[in-house]
Amino acid sequence: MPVAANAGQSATMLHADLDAFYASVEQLLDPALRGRAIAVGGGVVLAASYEARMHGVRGGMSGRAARALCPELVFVPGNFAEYQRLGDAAIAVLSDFTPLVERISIDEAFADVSGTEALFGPAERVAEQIRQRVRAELGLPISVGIATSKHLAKIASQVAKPDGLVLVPPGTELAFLAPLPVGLMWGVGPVTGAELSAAGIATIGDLAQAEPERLRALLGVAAGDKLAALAANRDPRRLVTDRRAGSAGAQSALGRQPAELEVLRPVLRRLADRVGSRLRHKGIAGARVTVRLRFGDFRAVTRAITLGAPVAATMMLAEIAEELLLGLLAEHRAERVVTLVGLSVSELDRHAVLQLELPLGLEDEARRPGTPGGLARRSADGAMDAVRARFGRSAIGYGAPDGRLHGVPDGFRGLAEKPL
DNA sequence: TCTGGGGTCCTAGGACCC
DNA sequence: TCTGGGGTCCTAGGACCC
Repeated sequence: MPVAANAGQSATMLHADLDAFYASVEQLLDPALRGRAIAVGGGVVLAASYEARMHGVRGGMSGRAARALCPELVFVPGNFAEYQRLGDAAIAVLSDFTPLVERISIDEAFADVSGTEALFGPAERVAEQIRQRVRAELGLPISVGIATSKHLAKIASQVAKPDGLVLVPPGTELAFLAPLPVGLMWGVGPVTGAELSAAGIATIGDLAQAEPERLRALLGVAAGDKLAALAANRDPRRLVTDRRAGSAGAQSALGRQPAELEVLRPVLRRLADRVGSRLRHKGIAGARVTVRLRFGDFRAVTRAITLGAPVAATMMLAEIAEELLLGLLAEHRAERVVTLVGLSVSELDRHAVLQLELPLGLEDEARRPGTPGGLARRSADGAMDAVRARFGRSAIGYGAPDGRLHGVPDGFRGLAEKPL
């Protein structure tokens, strides 16, 4: 539910961001790692400490590339349950000051402290208390930005890093923004940054000076207008306290595999199993199924279908996904190598499963007599869900256990999931 | 920098309708 | 037989976020 932000006069929007979160947790757990260049992960760097970043090591980089940049880099496998626990605990500290908290990810949240001054003092005092408590109670550094809008608060927290606090006093916003590079803005990534740079626009001040028509021509109407507004310190975004995901998906990087159904089918099964069990756990089903393939040249293609009724059963998802995959393979016959398969379900219906799953299964069984469908399938899902509830997610599954050479630990997947 | 995983939002084109 | 203009839905692709 959208909540009105501050009225605009005082700076009461906070953005709090744990510094190099996974790496900081590792250095907290193992004092021998403190002050050293460390990377969480192995084949791919999931997170890097500041000491590693000074050598150019970044998240998403291959382990080999990271080691080349920083030979003394220490790799640690990752304590994912601890990341979840400590991330939750840090957000809980924010919630002690205001119920108006919007969590963005495991390690980052906005908080609106308008109206809490009588209890906790001005926003800057609240931010200091948050930083002090997270440091004292959890042992972690956290940076906080304070401003009159989400956009400004987020930029302020980035400027504050590492382990700092930056307040942008009301009335000084444009002067604060002007010298900063456009890449700090929400919505400016590598592509937009390069386009702006080629047009001679390097700082947010340059952006604020640019003609709106020019930005529209450069970036398109929506993106042009959005950036012009943000550069002029007009941020329309409000705090949203109960954000729910609009889709649920899973994907798997494969290294390089032949573009053949027999190779990809077991992967698709596991993805359908992951997504289906997540949906069923929340009593949700989805009417749109999307399959994504990435080829040897890293070009990605998708194919999707909108169904007449929402689905959540693993085998239903797997079969629909297989049809979509076959279509993609047929359309791209020339491609010999697949590097990633993804499956996503959207058009979610939060009340559909119990009513619709059964009739849908029966219909499916009627259509293809003799196949294990309908009731049999639903009870198979139910049995697997029950086993997992008691013994954990990996206790049972479809296909062979993944002797995965590529891709990330399952624990990491869970951290990135948004609440359904 | 040869590139993991889970998401959101915007654009463009075609189908279809009035 | 040939034709306008606009709205809406669906799908595919891509940029971006953490």
